[in-house]
Amino acid sequence: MIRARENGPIVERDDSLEFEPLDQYQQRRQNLKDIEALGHPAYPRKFAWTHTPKEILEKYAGSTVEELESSRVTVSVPGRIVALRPHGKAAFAHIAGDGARLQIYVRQDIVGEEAYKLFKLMDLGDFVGVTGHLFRTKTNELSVKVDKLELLTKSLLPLPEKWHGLADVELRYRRRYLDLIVNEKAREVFIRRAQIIREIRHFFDARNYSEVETPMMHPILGGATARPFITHHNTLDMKLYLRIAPELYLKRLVVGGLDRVYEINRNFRNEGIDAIHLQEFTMLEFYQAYSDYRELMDMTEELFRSLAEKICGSTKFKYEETEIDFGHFERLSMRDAIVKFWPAAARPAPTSAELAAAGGPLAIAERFNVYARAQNIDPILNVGKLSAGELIGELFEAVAEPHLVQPTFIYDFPIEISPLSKTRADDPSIAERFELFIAGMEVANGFSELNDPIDQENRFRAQVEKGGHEAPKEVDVDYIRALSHGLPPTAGEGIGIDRLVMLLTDSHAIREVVLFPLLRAESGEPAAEEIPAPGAANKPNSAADGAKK
RNA sequence: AGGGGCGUAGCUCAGUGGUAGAGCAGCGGCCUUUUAAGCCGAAGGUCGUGGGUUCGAUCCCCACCGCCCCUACCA
Repeated sequence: MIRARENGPIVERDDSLEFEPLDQYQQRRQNLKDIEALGHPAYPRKFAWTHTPKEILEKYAGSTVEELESSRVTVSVPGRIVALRPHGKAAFAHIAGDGARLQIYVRQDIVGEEAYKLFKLMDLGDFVGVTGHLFRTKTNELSVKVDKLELLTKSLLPLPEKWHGLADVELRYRRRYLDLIVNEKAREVFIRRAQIIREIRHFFDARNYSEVETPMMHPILGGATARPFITHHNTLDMKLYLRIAPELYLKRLVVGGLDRVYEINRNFRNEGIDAIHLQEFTMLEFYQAYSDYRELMDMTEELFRSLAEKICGSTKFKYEETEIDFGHFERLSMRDAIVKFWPAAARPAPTSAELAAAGGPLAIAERFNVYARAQNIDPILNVGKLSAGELIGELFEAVAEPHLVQPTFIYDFPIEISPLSKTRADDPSIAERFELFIAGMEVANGFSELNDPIDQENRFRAQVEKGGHEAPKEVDVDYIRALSHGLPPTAGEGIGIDRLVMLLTDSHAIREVVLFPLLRAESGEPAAEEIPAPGAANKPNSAADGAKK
């Protein structure tokens, strides 16, 4: 590639990309040329800085006008120009860096005519490095009086409108980089997301867990019920599934003697997309030998409480106008939850004993459906075809789940909907499993792992026989083999990181906490397979996105 | 997938069956303590795309594309 810029004029190519707004893009290209003509590189290599804007604002927040005058503080600070208020031969600007905005004051009589000429060729969005001393303006704003100023990177495209910012949701996701520059809230969400994941790692590392990475492309589907993405490996000529869960691999590791493992990584499910579902999502899964589901509930409570304290500064925080409190976690068995939240208008309310009795769940589901139809609520479909356990699951979702705003563990699930969990010693119809609900969302799912290989094989076979596009197509024989070698009593849990981040950042859509959520290709944008291979004469296609035709 | 909404200047938005408007950004001019700086001036548009109705469509109708919301499956 030709890199002639440093030694001479820009190499002009008539097929290079241009972007909307074209007039502003061309204007900035011209400014760039003029800057280079003045002898300033537009893309220099580094800048020796002493502070970030944020550091200055924090460190000198308390310094008074007099203090800054009597003992001069000289700083060199880099940042992106995000506001510009020129006044002829002087100008105020704000530069952004490290999440803060610092005002700078540039005067021709201080920086000199030459530098001021350069400054006037700078545009909103350019990166600059300034050296000067701190002072306070008439309005007492801590600012840098610039002695020296250099361009650190020329920006060829303008920033979004300064007052409204970037409000279009689609554009915010497609051009997340602009969203991050302009919208404080977006930046904060992702900084917090990083903190949350860091704290989770600390939490588990401190408990002697090992972080592991297991395959994301699986030859056999397993570990959850969900429709997969399917792909193909050319060299091995092999059908592969993007993983829907890491579970079966992680438990193999416990068989292998890694008694405490966790993995934070993506799962992929080829299903619906809405405010709390995406085709790829980040899951924390962890497994602990010689433990059971009750211990995990305690541990989850501890984890969530410490996260809220560290991230939000308190166990209480606001989510969608309600205060969520991680100081207390309710625990209800699934049957008790149905009893507790049974709608008053659907009397008589069932009892726990009735739910446990033969034929009970069916009778109760039918009672619910009478009520639901009268109230014009969605009834439970196909009640006749569902097992008692499935009916209990359906009843729970219909009756109780929407009410679970404060953190609530629902435990003791029907065995039929928990194919990987151990049953209770005193009741083989119930699995030692729980889910944690907060703000109506399921955020965690844990259980005492089924480690009886014969039982597990039977349950796998039953699933395969039952069929359906979400059911596994074949028994994972190697997993049964691993269990046959012996999985110690183990408890395992998955926590949806995206949803947890939603809660702790008061974000009401999962896409708000994912950096580049998938959107449909813009019309006119080349589909993936149409993009020419590198090396081919590849004048880039007319990216619809505003690029020149 | 079904129902509803939206799509107008680079951005945020008005608007009308008779060929289009504001603020901000950009351009030219004035301006050395401003902070949505100010003042003056000029420019900027295939009104999402394609059909149809009409003398005439950005507006009415149909289809398509994209985004958002709700409902159904899923964590």
